[in-house]
Amino acid sequence: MLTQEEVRQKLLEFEYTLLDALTREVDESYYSHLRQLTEIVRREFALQQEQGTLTNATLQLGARVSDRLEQLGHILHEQRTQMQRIHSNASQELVLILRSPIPRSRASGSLRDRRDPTLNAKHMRDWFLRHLGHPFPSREDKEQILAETNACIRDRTLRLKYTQIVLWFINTRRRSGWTAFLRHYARGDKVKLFNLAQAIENEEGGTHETRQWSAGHAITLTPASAVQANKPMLSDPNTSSGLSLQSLLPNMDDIARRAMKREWSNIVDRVRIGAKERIGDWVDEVISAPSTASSSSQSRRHSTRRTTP
DNA sequence: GGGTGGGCCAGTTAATGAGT
DNA sequence: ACTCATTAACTGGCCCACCC
Repeated sequence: MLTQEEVRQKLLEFEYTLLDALTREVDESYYSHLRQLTEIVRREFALQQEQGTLTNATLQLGARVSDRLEQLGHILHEQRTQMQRIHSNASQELVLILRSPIPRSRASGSLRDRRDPTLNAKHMRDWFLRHLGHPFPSREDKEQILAETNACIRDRTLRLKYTQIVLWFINTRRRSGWTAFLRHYARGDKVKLFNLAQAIENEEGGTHETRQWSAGHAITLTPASAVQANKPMLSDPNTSSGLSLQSLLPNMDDIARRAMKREWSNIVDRVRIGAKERIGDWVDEVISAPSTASSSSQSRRHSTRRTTP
């Protein structure tokens, strides 16, 4: 009996196959072949569904995979592309995916095995920069990023897993200085940080392309759900567009505001080029305690952990 | 109210590559 | 050969939502 996570993993695997097919010139025989594979998936899925173990999220994922196939069908019927020889072993692969147990002993592999040299962070970086005011992708966002990233990776063995996306965002928030910025300038208040990001975006002007980042979209949550979900109730896009740093931080002088914008710009650079955790730490160390030498890891070790508000 | 699972975090480990 | 910076991934803890 597969676990919920394994079912999701297998569905995502099949989605990659479909996404891969969508990027190619696919003939109708291959499409019918994929339909057969879909039937296999559907049977497996129904089996799980009978057990009543599938969550809504998994059911939605199943529906999305089904949509992908529909999409593929539309393209084929519209284009009527010429027959193309596809030497795919997708059938065997899918049966393998569906039947073979997922390796559990991650600890048994060396770190060399765990590290993926071809880790393609382009889509993750792009998403992060486009939602810099609140870089917390939902499960669906992460799966979307995962699908887009893996669609670019031909070798199935090198494809990313969901947990790698989760870890990348956690590490990047911390290493880019985003978390430190949140603590320092917004006192841990994610709503305030989002508003600050929007204010900076307003003052910077330009487009996402020229600015290379965006505060992101305003997510409207009800106060209750916002509190329950531990997510900020972000401001209305119509009202937040008029926010200014002056109004948000009336007690901050121009020099401090410029320093803050510089730090924000540094975060953008670190995400864009690659987070450099220790560079930020060095700067902090030089600024805060130029006479005392302490390792960055020590400073992290002694930094305050998340505390109950 | 207690148990459970998911998401996030800080702290940490360890492989790797670049520099000396 | 050694040191050091980088970074993927692990560990343990906290918080919250959900279920019974």
